[in-house]
Amino acid sequence: MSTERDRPPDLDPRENHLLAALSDRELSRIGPSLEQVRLPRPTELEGANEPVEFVYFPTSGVASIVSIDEGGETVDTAMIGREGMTGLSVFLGTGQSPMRTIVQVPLTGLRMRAAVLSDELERGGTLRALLQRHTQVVMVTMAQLILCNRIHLLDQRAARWLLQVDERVEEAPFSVTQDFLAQMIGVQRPALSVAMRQFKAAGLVKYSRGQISIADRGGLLARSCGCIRIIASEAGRLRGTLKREDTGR
Amino acid sequence: MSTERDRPPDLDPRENHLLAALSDRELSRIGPSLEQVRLPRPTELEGANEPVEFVYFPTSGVASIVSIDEGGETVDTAMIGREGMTGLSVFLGTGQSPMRTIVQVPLTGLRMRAAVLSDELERGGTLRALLQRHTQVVMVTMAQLILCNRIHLLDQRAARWLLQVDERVEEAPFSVTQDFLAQMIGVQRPALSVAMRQFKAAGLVKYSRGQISIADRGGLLARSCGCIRIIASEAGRLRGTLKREDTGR
DNA sequence: TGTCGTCTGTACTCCATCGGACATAGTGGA
DNA sequence: TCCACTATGTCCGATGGAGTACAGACGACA
Repeated sequence: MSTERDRPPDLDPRENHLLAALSDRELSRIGPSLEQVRLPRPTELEGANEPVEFVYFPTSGVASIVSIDEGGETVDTAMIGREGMTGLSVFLGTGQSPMRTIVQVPLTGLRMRAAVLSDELERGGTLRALLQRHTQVVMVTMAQLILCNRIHLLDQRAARWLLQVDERVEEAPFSVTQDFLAQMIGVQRPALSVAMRQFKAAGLVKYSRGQISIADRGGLLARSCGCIRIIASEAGRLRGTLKREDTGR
Repeated sequence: MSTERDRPPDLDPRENHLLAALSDRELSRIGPSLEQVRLPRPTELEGANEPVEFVYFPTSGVASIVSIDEGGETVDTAMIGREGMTGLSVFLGTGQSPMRTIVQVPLTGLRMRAAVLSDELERGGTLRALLQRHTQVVMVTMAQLILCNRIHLLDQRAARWLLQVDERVEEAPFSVTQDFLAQMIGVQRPALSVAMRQFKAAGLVKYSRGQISIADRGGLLARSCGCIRIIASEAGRLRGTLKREDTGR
């Protein structure tokens, strides 16, 4: 909700991968429209069926697109970190969606008014191509999660989630409670607690009262489902196509 | 795989909602590139990690985007019917994805070479805006399915699936076996068989050996989860924005 | 330093679904 | 007309996870 301004605003826009892929000219054009933010969990970035006011380019931390039930149940559908941008509905021209977007792991980054993004897209620069590919990554992530939520076990999904967050945060212990995590992956907290205790006992993670850090990525990968590899490989492929096709334009 | 040409090609392109929303000029421009097809289940329209050759505009029947496990398990992630188009990765500029797209319910419609679509999109007509909105509908569908697969019960999901197919087929009994349906919604066939028998006993559906017809939409809706309403409402909203914003251009 | 609130561990019952096996019934072809 | 094949019905033990309840433990704050 509130933008904390305690610390000096000193974020490098290029820590966000989308902004980093822009040309100097494009970045300096939109630069003045970018505002630095530092947001705690669980700040709401977009409400369900409400017009998107700002799009966010994270530099560290995780935002998360959340589906909502008629009964009010929520499940995490996609993570957005420094590789991407929140507010895809703005890019898709509709400006809102029935999902919420919230801060899942305390987030730093830059934000921009939705209208400014729309204007920039009208110019048809690199950003459109970047966001097209980002849209595909998000879609692939979602598609894989549909399968994952249906047939993979709780501990596999938990391991995957931890790894995916770890890729997107700057420093070691990141801030998430088990209670919140359980909601995100759509399980009961006690069930998740058991899995986390096992991870801890196996030396894969360390945590205490909402501060988690990964101790053994390889070990977690072994316990995780293959979805993480499928998603990572697609993201990698699309990074490749961007370099080849768009840098030269 | 094979395009059946037994029956005379007499499909009206405007039975597909995307093509119907094009201006006469646009439609007549791409008309010559459209080829009529009639495909049985389970024809593969796109392979995983293979370049998309054709995009399909269904007029009746259902194509389905399917996620695949490292273990080869598959789960249905989104339906594409006469409201949409297969091959969104072409629209997103990447031309392939790690998902498969297959015919789920025997399909009639029109297809077009991926390259032709790309060219048409370069012209920047109505089609781009249409596909942007269609992309959002697919994303919302996927996001909702992530939640649905996680927390809704088998019979609710089965009811939802039947209703969503029914919206997309031309005539009453459509062709799907329980075995195939079970794979699509990611459950064991025996479990699905029980649910189907209950639906049949309650007079909600009729079926025999792969031929299913809905007898009582209201009854099925009552047994279905709310996801179907959330998705339909978003699709309806986006149809609305299209009329307002784009017809006048 | 004590207290309260939040976060985590644990135990237990119940249920949906899994995963496999087998029986039955339509259907098309020989 | 019969056979073979595919689609559907049914059963059953095993199990992951839902739900719920309660206890312990760490930190922040007074």
